[in-house]
Amino acid sequence: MPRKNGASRGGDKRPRILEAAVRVFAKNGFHATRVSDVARAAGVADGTIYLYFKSKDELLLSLFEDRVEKLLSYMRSELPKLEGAQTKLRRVIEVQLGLLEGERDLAEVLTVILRQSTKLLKHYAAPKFTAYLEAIATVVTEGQEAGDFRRDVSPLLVARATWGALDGIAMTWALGRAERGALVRSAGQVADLVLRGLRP
Amino acid sequence: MPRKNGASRGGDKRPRILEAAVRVFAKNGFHATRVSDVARAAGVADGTIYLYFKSKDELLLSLFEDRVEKLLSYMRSELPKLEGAQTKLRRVIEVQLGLLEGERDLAEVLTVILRQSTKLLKHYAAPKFTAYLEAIATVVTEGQEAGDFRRDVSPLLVARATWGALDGIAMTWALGRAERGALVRSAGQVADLVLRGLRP
Amino acid sequence: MPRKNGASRGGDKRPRILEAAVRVFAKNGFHATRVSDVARAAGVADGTIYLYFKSKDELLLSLFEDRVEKLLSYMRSELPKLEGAQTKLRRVIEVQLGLLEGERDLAEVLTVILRQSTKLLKHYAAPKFTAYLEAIATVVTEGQEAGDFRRDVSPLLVARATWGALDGIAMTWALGRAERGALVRSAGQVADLVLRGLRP
Amino acid sequence: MPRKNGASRGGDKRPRILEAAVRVFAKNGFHATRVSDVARAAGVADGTIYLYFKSKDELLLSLFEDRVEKLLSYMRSELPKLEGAQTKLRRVIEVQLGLLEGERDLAEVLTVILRQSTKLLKHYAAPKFTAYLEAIATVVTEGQEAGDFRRDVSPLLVARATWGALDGIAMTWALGRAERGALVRSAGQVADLVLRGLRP
DNA sequence: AATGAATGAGAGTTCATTCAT
DNA sequence: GATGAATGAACTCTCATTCAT
Repeated sequence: MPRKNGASRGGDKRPRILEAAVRVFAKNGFHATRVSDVARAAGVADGTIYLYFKSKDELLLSLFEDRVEKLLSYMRSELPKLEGAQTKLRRVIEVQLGLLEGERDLAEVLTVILRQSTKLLKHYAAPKFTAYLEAIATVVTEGQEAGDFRRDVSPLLVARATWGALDGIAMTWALGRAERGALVRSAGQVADLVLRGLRP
Repeated sequence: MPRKNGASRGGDKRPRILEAAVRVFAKNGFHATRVSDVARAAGVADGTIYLYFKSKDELLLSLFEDRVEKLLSYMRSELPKLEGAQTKLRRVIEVQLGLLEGERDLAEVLTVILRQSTKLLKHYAAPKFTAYLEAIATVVTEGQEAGDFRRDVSPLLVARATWGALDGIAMTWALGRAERGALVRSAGQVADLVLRGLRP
Repeated sequence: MPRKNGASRGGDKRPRILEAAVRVFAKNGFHATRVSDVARAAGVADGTIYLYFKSKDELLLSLFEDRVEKLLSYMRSELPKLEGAQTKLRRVIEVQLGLLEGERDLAEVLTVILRQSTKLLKHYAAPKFTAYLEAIATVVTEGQEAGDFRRDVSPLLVARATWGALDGIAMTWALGRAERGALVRSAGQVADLVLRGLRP
Repeated sequence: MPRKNGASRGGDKRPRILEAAVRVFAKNGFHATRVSDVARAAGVADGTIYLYFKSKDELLLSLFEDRVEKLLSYMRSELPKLEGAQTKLRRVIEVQLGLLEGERDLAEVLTVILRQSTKLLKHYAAPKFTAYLEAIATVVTEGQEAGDFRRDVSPLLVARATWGALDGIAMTWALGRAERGALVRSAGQVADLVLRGLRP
């Protein structure tokens, strides 16, 4: 007998739920989204969500952690292969924006929706976020020591400002027209601004 | 019959409610805050809130509009008096961060809490926010036309990145230690970075 | 303007909820009764229940505590005025069954429904119940010391057996026909049996 | 393929499920126990429970019926062999308490847990329970006719009181320290009390 | 104007039961 | 027979809002 929902098959339920969650969270926001909305969008029963995620909060957290983990692992494995702080910082900017290119919903979830759960933001997201900022700050410090960057700015402040700039760009892109390719084109300009700003 | 709360007097209820709202929204987030929490913090009855604000959403919106209005009016009245795009942009940065200095709770409300009401963010805040970005972009365009800034960057992108950087700094400050004076000190460094980045 | 529900008036809500709870708990059992059933029976909104009781469990607990408190306070204040252990024990039996006479629903709640919340039974009811058993045992001990009762039985065992007999009679009465006056008539016979059983 | 659970073998699943059910019902109560808890305790899959029992309710009912059936069949086959109503009644008391001696969990299930399912108690357990009461009442009637017992008490009331006394003793034993041998020792004292109480 | 008791719609989560394997 | 992933109905409790006083 065929299943009611033709799309249903083997063990693909977890990713399907995550993809559905990105869509509906972006559309309605976190609090306005009911678990049953996610379930319907994913083509599973309400209870099935709870076989894969402990709570609605954890569902949102998973979305965030997946991506930041991806960014962090890239920075850990690929960045060291590059030569020069300038090249590295430029690549960080390209990667952060490139990750969201074509994924407007995800961009909205990460820039806006994530902040809708205070508890989540303060207690769970903070550590990963701090790690990311410190990774950027380390690149800045490297550049300062190599004489590539000015030394009269705090590396951590540069990291916070840079992340903020990228986040702001992604947010306005996601909430606005979200033109295809715009994010990647922006990356080049932002990198220019930041690297010039850091020029000794 | 005497009032229970001695602090209560004449028509000071509206500002008292707003101040209380900033405090409790910053502490607990928008959704985790009950209207009765705000009422208790303000020393008024639940129903009194509704004599001054149509809904909980409008209460948050009022907080936001008050401040952005202040920023915008400053930019409209004071900025034209200054000479040169560089001076103007530096002042914008100082004012945006200076407004939050010493008001950690307000900073948190504007950078984090405001995004917790999707409806508010999308329908009400967006226009005011766009006006603010455009005011910054106008300064950038001025500078480009005067030959003070490079011309190969989009003024609106610069505005988005600058606002994002300031927002990111304010947010990490508010969620972190929020050291006294740190925000104002940051303003100088950020202005340096941005102005150098824009140097032709 | 008249209220929707004519029965609604001043501050009579708490007792009305309690009375409704006895009725519906007795009819359907504790777990099969929804809070909204109690609310409808009491003529109040669901939320109103929670203005007077912390939870559904506490509602049941209140029912129990009210009555046991009544029994215990009777035993503390009235029993000492009586002469002789036999008179006292007979009175205890009459009071316990008399309390339920004409209150079939309450009898069912106390003998059956109360045991449906394990947590309640083990954590809250147990201390009060123990106090009650000990009050009975004390009367037995008195009788033994005065030579009115045999000394070769444990007073606590007598208390447990006596309480069990009364509880069993109340339960079968409540679950059965619950004839009017039957409970009070039974009291005399049970008292005879117990007092004869204790005769030296 | 080898089974995960080494204990699993031939067709022993039904008794294993019943034993597990007694344990977990006694520990957590009927409603707080999930079918999956029983399954895990029994070392079988959730679905397996349903191969042997129609529902969770039936599982509890089976526990009860097994034991009462045992009592009833004893009374039908063994009691007639004894001489005299006094001997018979004493034996009934010894058997009812003896059945539970060393089985604290079972005692708790029969005295407390069984009453947690109203439907079960009222619709299914009642007939068997009535049969048991009547069996006791019959012994009392016999004794009255033989002149061994007083005639001025209702046999059914005596049955209800006796059963209640035994149930109360078992319950307080199960919920309390449940000392080894205490139940059997109590049986003698209760029998003494009851038989003296019935003395003409 | 101010109060705060009352409302009741609404949502996250649990868990008995099923059935394809 | 045995499994356990999947289901989805059901229920407690919360809280923004109202309105009689």
